[in-house]
Amino acid sequence: MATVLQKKRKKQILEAASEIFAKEGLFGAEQDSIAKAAEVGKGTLYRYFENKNDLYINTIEFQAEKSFRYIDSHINKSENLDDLLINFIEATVDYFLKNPITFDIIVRSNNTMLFEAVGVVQKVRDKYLSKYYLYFDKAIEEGAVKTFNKNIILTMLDTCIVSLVYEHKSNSKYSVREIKDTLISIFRTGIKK
Amino acid sequence: MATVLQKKRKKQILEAASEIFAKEGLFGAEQDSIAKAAEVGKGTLYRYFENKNDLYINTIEFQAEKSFRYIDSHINKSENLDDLLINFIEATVDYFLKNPITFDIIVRSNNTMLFEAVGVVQKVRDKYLSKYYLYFDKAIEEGAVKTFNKNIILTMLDTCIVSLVYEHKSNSKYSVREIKDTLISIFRTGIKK
Amino acid sequence: MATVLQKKRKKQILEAASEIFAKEGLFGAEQDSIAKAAEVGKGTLYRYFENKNDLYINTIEFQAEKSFRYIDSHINKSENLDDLLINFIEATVDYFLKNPITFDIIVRSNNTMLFEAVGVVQKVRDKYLSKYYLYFDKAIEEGAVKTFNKNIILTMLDTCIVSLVYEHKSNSKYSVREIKDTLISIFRTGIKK
Amino acid sequence: MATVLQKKRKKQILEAASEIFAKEGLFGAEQDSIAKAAEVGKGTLYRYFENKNDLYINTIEFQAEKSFRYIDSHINKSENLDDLLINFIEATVDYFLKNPITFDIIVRSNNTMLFEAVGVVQKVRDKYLSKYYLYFDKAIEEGAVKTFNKNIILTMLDTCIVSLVYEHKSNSKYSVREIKDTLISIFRTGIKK
DNA sequence: CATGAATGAGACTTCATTCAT
DNA sequence: AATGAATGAAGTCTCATTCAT
Repeated sequence: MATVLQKKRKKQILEAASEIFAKEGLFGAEQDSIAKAAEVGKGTLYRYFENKNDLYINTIEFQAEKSFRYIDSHINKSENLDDLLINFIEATVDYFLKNPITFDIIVRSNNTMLFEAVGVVQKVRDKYLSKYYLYFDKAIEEGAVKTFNKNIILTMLDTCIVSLVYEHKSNSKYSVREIKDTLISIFRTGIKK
Repeated sequence: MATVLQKKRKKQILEAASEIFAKEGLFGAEQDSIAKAAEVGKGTLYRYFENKNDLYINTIEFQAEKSFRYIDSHINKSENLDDLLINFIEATVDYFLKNPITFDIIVRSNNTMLFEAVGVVQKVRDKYLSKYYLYFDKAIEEGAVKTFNKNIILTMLDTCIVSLVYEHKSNSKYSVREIKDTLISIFRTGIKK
Repeated sequence: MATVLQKKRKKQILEAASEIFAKEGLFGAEQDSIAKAAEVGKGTLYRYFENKNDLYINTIEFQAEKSFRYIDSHINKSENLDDLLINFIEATVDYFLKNPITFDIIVRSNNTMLFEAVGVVQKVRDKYLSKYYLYFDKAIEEGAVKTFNKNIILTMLDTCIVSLVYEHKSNSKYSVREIKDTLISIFRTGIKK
Repeated sequence: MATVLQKKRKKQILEAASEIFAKEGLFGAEQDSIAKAAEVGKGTLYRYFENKNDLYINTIEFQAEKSFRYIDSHINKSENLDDLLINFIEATVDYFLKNPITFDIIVRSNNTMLFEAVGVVQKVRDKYLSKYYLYFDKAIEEGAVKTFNKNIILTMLDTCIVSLVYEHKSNSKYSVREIKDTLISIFRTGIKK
């Protein structure tokens, strides 16, 4: 029970919702506008999603899916942790810059105190990227890197990418190249020369 | 135009607003609840702050002031960049853990996408911490560290601290010590051994 | 965009609003009460009318339409200015007495000092009665009456009718017959015998 | 118990209230603005007048007193009804034009559904002008004019003057001379040549 | 007696959700 | 199944009045 038409309509709604939520945030977005943008009746929104929150969560998931699918396809040739780090930073920054809507949705997803909103991104990330977590374990085993909790490193990496891209977009004080290079350099060898 | 009594009452309101905003966020918080919590009439809120947004911005500023004043007092004995980095991380993490309300306000301010909200924290940070920015310049001059844009580093540092404290609080997967050590280690020498 | 049902509901609202505005005036009337009286949700008011002011203006227009339609149908057999004058006074006074709500709305509209409110009655009056203005011109041409600015005369007539009906209603010092006769007599030949 | 200072202050308030009520009406005027304009504290308003309504009524009375005092002094030389009529129209129109605040207060006094507001003007009028009502009786006795209810004529006269001055002020379609002449002519001999 | 800060009822309006068509 | 008109709870803000200083 999910005809082709229904799937199409669901995507239609998520696409429209992405745009509105990205621009207005969870609270600013109106169901009215989303329905209009999706070219469906307001009631239809409620047939596909329980309520506004549910639509919001699904929108985040929808965008996260798209971005991690892209990132996955760009890092899967990485040969070691070093390589992976560089490819991940490059791919993520690039994707965010090419897909401002995805980016805004991700940035805003932290805003709301909806715990599900935070969780859903992590869930999708794990779905697509957990296979790469092994690179870490291997590098630690091999003694190439310090013995870190890899989740901490990943959180740091994520958060740094997002906030630097945000700063780059709001006030173009730093170039994309500068951001990427700094990220790579810090995470590899820190500030020390 | 700001008698002692008025100052006291303003603080009273900001204290109450902090708690409510921290718990509910800008949109979830109701002026009614804030008034009740502050033990003043709803109209009084509007005598002291133009509207809800204005109260929100002032609440953020109020909390930022408190936190940077603390941090300043704990890092001002730092002798060099290395020292400063360690002291800053220690002081900031400690303050956030001891002051969950401040922390929640700051976290939310980062994500509200309210331009004033972001700006106000930066303004206060600069007010208290800009004197330390020299440590960076000196260390670069002396060749002790790589030639980085210090603003990028600071943004990374800030954002990492906030998100790790956040993770620590939501699911106690990492100890405080672990967080601090990882932060210090990564920023000093990266993941490489 | 105005189905039969919608037209009906709009009339329903205007009918209820007339009653409330007549009794309470623009400022005294509450949207809540109007909604309740119209047996619609408060939100529905805002679907049909932009805001309270807009509803007020439309209520005045609605009542003006009704009254001038009636008056028009009672004066259209008039053969000359004299006849018209008598018929107009008779019809207008009668209508106001039979429709106290219309009357109160019109009285208030004159005094609201809301420019739109005054304008709307004049607009409707012109729509229904402008064809009779010719009677004036003809009578002047024929030398039957003095050379007056007919707008001044009409303003005087209007205003006298309204205030005499008002006085009649607040303190029944004068009978309806007395009012009508005096109006007719004064406007035809003045106080002089 | 009404010292000179208190009388002065009361007048001060009424003067300021006149201006504000004339501009904003009963509902638009704020006690705050009136207090500021009167250069007294808001609380003082309540020492001199029970509440806003009471202040409003007193303001109307204050202005009515001034205007009828003026009119009285300009019509008291009238030798007969004809003379009185002309002098009254001339004086009233002139006073209204020279005192826009009084005029606006009087116009607005009908707006509110405060019955006291209407009554107070009539009370003051009677106080100053009732002595002239005899002119009417005499003229009727002498057979110079028709047998009318003089109150009806006075109401008509009042209301016509006010609305024509209003029209003159809002859109200068008719000159003052034209208004006065038409009023005099209609009330004396009607529209008939 | 004067002040103006504080109060809080109550006004308008919005918008997520429901439901008749 | 889809629509969008209707709903009404809930939100922000205003302002007449009170009252401590």
